[in-house]
Amino acid sequence: MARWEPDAQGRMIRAALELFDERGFDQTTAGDIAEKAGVTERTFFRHFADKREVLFDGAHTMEHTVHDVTVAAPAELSPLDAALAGITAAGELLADRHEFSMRRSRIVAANPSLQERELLKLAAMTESTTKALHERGVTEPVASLAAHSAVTVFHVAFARWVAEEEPPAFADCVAEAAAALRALQ
Amino acid sequence: MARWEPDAQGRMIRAALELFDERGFDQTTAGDIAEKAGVTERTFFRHFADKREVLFDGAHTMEHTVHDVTVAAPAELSPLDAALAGITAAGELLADRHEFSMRRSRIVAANPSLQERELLKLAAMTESTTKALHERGVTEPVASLAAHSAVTVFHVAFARWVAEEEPPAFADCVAEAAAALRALQ
DNA sequence: GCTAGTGATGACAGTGACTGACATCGACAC
DNA sequence: GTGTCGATGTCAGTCACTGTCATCACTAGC
Repeated sequence: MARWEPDAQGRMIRAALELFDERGFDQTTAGDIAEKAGVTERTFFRHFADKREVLFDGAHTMEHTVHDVTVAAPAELSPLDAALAGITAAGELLADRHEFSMRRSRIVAANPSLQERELLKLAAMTESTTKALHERGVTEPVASLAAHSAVTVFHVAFARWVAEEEPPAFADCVAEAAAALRALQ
Repeated sequence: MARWEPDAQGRMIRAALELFDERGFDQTTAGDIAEKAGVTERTFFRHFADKREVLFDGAHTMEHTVHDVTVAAPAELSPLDAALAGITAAGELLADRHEFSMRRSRIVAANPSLQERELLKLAAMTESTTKALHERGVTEPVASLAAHSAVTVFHVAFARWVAEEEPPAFADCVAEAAAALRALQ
């Protein structure tokens, strides 16, 4: 699979994280990352569609998880509860990467173009949640609204989870945000 | 104010819309737009921070409107209702530009990087709504959740409004989406 | 052990988005 | 008329990203 050294992709991700942390995203070129990872710039762009994407490696897995867990949630759950089950499961994929998530969040928070990409990933989660709800037989506009609401809860819960030095259980952050959402009138 | 021909910015916006419509966003260079508008590429980038921004000219005004109307909403309104008043007012800024909004939406829908930018503008609306709710004395996490929910309603309502050849009243689209949101359990 | 096939990588040239620096123009104040 | 100022033009440069083709390491089949 790999050519000389194994795990080129992992090396590039780690190199990028360090460089972005040190100098910032804009002050780091794709060539810098590649060099630090021991590959060429061209190889970097074979692994990542663009420079930002190197920070969003797990997004695809999370989308799948959200979808599958939402579809498989107990039939008696409301659309919103099914979707919340999905986003909770997705969040727990990060459980053992709290340190990494904090660093990553700090980098993203410092750069608008990275925030943009993060929003796109959240939108993709919304999409896949909506699709899952459709598969549960939920119709529009309830499916979209429940999906948006669940991802909103994810967004708020994640921000809380990542802000604490000692990570609380992700599910607790979700429960808290979800309760506040339901209390809205 | 303007140099030779007046309204350089307006000319660039119109030129961009036409070119994006004809050939697509990726097949149009900043130089193409500038040339069609009778200016240089450098001037284009003095007016717009990047190529995408030419499609998001009114966003700043909408942010301000959301904020101001939310702050000024009757004190007895719930956080969510105050926020909904804000996003309704923002949506009505588009009332007389339905044709333009439809074209623009079609262009955005065809290009992921434009969708990304649109999400950033929606996030900015969420921010300014949250800020407005804070000024109303609403605390976290209710402020964020109400703001997110209101912008979700905006998102869904706008999609509906822009999809119809004969534009319904924007406020009606909002009311419909808001009712569905509240019905969620 | 040799060889052909395959997938990842390197090398290199090219396009286009964006930026900085400086010259220039046009309107307006005086 | 002259000076000031903001908007524009000009030009060179960096960097993100892409297409193309050669090359390398590993594997399967012999």
